[in-house]
Amino acid sequence: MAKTTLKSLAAALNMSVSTVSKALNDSYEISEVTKKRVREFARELNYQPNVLAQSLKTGKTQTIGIVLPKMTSPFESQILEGMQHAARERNYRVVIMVSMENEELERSALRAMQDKGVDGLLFCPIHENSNVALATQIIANTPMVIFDRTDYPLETHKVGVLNADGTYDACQHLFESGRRRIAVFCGTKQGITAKRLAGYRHAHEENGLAVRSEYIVYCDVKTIEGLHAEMEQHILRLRALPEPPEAIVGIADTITTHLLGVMAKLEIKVPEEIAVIGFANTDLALSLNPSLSTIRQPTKDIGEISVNKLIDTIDKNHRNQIEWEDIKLPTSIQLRRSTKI
Amino acid sequence: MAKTTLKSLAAALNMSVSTVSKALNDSYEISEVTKKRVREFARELNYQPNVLAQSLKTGKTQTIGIVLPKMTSPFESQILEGMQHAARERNYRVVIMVSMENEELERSALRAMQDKGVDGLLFCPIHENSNVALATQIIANTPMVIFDRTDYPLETHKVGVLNADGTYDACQHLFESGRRRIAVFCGTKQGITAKRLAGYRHAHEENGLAVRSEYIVYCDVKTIEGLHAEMEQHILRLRALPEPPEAIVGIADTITTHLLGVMAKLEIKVPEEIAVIGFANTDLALSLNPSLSTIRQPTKDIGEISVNKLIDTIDKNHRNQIEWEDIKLPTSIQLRRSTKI
DNA sequence: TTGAAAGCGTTACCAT
DNA sequence: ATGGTAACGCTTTCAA
Repeated sequence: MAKTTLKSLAAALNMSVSTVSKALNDSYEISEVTKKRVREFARELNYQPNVLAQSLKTGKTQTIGIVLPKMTSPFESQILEGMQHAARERNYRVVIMVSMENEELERSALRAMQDKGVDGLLFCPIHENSNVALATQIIANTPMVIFDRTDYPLETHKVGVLNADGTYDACQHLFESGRRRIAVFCGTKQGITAKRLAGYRHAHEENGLAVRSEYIVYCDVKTIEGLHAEMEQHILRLRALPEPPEAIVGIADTITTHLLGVMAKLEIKVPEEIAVIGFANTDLALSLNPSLSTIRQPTKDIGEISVNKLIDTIDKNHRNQIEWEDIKLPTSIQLRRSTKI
Repeated sequence: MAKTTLKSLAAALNMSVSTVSKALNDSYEISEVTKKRVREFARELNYQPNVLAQSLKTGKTQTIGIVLPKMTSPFESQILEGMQHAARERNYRVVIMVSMENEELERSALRAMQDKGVDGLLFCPIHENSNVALATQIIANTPMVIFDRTDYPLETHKVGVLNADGTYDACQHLFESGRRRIAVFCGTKQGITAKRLAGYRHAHEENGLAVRSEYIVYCDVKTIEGLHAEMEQHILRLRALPEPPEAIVGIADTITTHLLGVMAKLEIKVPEEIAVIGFANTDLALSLNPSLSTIRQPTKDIGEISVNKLIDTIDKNHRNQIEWEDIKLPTSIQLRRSTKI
């Protein structure tokens, strides 16, 4: 059987296409009886409006595009689930594209989204300077919300977390547990890293402690093997210092979780010899050995709020001047064995 | 400035719309000079074809829908990355919807995909009986490939792994390491679970060992807390047996990885007291303590092959009788500390 | 080699 | 209250 369209419905019902269309859209111009007849017949034939045609006509696609650097860690999965949930709730669907932390791929993803005619874009840039020109061009026509990596030079809604607070709280906890010498392991030098480091500094200041530059470590997160090797070296170096650190703060999920593995390999006792805490949203925190103290980000909220802010902007038609919000959600700290006294 | 369309291009170039369209599509009917002129002008104005209109016309969307139960573990992320990569390669984009292991949500996701007019569907059903009728109806018009949970009553391409072999290899390794009493921890009773158990049985048979029903354990994976509690109980029960197991095989990612945490909590030494191995694609295998021996699935291949089989089917227009393949990729075993002798 | 026109399935304006 | 018609942006016959 052929596909059920407005046309075929109209023919079968012996009405005009426009009447059927209006009836299905519950227009005030159509009588209740007609509406009922049409609706019943339509569902009988299992009529499904062609969304493509609708979109072509209305210029709306009911689709939100998501462009993000990766989706390999629970952090991203959780955000994406939050987004899908919220989008579904408001009758939008989502299209996801991963930039793989690659500026070229990011550009092509943004372009694709643009071409495809999404109604709005949720964008987590790979860093604060990547594809700014393109994004600026896109936002002229398409609402965008920046999430997670919010230090991006675009005037629009942004949804992230209080990064500095996360690290501050972690350090504060370590200080309270009597540890004073805290190293910090960072990934790529990005805006977010800087923010989190600021919290580290702030906590030190408040406690009248100097920040030692030799305690601030940068690692390349490209491959797991490389990361392990680098972290191992750094740890050995730190341990050889006259005043070795008593704790390490991990500044990103991958770093924090893998830190434990390296410590295990080096047979350094956590938390007895060195305590470990850091940003991490992994479900495995409880299952690691020792169980991992973490700074947890409200991923689900990040996702949901991003979506809602975006759809709000879309609905406001993107013209009326909007007060752009730079939303910073609080992180929470989960204490487990890896920082026990 | 208004949007650049074929029409506006044509007007500016003083040609007809069809000429411009053909030129851009590199039609043999158009002279090289014209083509060149059109192409150059188009890129100058940054012309982007309206994919919606194209799709409406051609009935193709260049979009693949993916419906899967969850995307919280690395296993799924890796598959999805493989799919995106392969799709991109063949000029398709992907739309992802998560069924959250919920039959109702799965139905609505499938419906949404159907309405949205995807060219094909990659489907990982939540279990072997879920939404079979709907899927059967959809596949009448839309090519589908079943991945991962391939024990699904639909005649089409399927891409999964040699589940039995994975467990078989793991048991074999344990036997070779001198361990004879092996427990197995399963999640939901599904087709896949059964397959993997078959490998467990097979290995026992081959080694002339009886399978003890008290060694086969089922856990509910709904929540992490619940899982931990259940696993803890089972482990305590097993340890109290006159002949407690010397090893445990985990039959799914979540189970295997969290097993380590429970063992740690119970202060059972792995691998000295009990060895642990199981299906798991986590990147953290190396970072767990002890590092985890795993049965790894070729997730990237699953993703890529699924996409390619699907697009092949789409291209063949779905009519010409196709030999459906039931592809089973081999798993690989990674030995680490958790099964050391 | 080029162009006119129909049509994909909708919606929305304007008549009736 | 209902229907005719144009239009969204494109592809594709068919004619010139």
